[in-house]
Amino acid sequence: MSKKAGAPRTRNRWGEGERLRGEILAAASRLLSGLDGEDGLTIRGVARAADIAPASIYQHFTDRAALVAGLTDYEFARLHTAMMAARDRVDTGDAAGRVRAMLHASCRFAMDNPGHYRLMTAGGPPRTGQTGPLAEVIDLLVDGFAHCEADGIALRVSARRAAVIAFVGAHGRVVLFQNSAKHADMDSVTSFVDEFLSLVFA
Amino acid sequence: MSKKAGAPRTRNRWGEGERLRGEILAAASRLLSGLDGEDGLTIRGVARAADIAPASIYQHFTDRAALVAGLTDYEFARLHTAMMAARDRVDTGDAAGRVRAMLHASCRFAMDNPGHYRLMTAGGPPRTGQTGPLAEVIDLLVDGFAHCEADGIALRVSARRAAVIAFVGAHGRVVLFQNSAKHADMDSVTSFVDEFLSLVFA
DNA sequence: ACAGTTACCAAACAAGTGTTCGGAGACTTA
DNA sequence: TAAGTCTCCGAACACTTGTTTGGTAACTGT
Repeated sequence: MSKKAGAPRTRNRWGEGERLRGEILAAASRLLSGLDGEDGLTIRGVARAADIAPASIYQHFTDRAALVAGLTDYEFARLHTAMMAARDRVDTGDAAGRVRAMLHASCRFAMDNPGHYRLMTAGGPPRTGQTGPLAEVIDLLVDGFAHCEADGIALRVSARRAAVIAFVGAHGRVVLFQNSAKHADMDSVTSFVDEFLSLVFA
Repeated sequence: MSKKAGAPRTRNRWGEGERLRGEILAAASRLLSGLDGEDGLTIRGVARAADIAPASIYQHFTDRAALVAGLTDYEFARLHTAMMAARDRVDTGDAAGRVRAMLHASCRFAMDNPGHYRLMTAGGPPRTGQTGPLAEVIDLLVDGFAHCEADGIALRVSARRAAVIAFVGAHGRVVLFQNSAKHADMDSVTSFVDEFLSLVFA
């Protein structure tokens, strides 16, 4: 943990420059899990967590803002893969079940990583438009609902609308009511999501 | 604006100690509207906005945390009154319209005050439980939906469930998709809310 | 062996932070 | 008039922050 003690840190070799970038993001992500929240997300804090010098970060990120932006993408990628993984664990024939699995996975992610989630939704105008990482996540749900319709499951609104409603509802629930207990409330969230889905399906 | 120039600030008189507290909160609220977001919410920044000395804040708030907590309550009170005002502008006979008005008002509040809204939802465990300012806002909607049921308007879920779903959905929409344009997108948000409500009503 | 490139870091800089302390001015009471 | 109280402020303390500069060690190609 300490920089003075510990092993003399295997320095990155020639041509491995990109490696530290990943380590920095991982360390920042780890840091965001701490109790400090996003306040602890400082250059020096990240450097401390990654066990490197603060100056080293500037070789991979021009700014603190660039670091935060990079971390946001990093977290959205994590969410994206978590949702796809959950979807792929459900049989292809069960289109509704696949959507359900994706929503549950996204809720689990939000509950397990409240700090990360706040960071993701904090992104300014340029990141939350029609394109961007959030849109990719939504598109995942749109595809899911579209498959439902293709399989003859009627929706009360369009697939895109349903995707936005479901995602927004599921995560609004998590963000607004992030109580003390984290895993204990997971059941109430999933049941909330299920009730939500029952409203969307005809 | 400046402390050096400007009028020599009418100092609070004897016995008017509580007045400055309100001025501080108002200044902090104003500050939160700026582009800095919640980062600009510093003791010194608030003092500058209120045109007082930083030290003066400590007579009304023990901590920076206490200031933030006080501001959170202040903003929730603003949201609460805005929703009630919107509701009371609709005829008592139109129960569904009154709910709709409250939701629209809350969305407008969230869109007009994204910074404030982030602060409100950032509150830790002790503030977002079964009681607290958020619960009071939700209860407002529960009452609204309950009146709908009393007036023979069927719901597809319980009044409490409907309130949480509607509030969470409306605000999730705002928080997740707070694009560049603020007022321009108000129409799309209200239509989203309306579609949302059509799902809740049987 | 030599220069060249890459990857990292120690140290410092200027700026801003929360907070405390000893007053100073305005008012009330006597 | 003099003491007492309330309300506010100037100045300082001890920190932390983002960022830059000038290196040094490891490795490459020649």
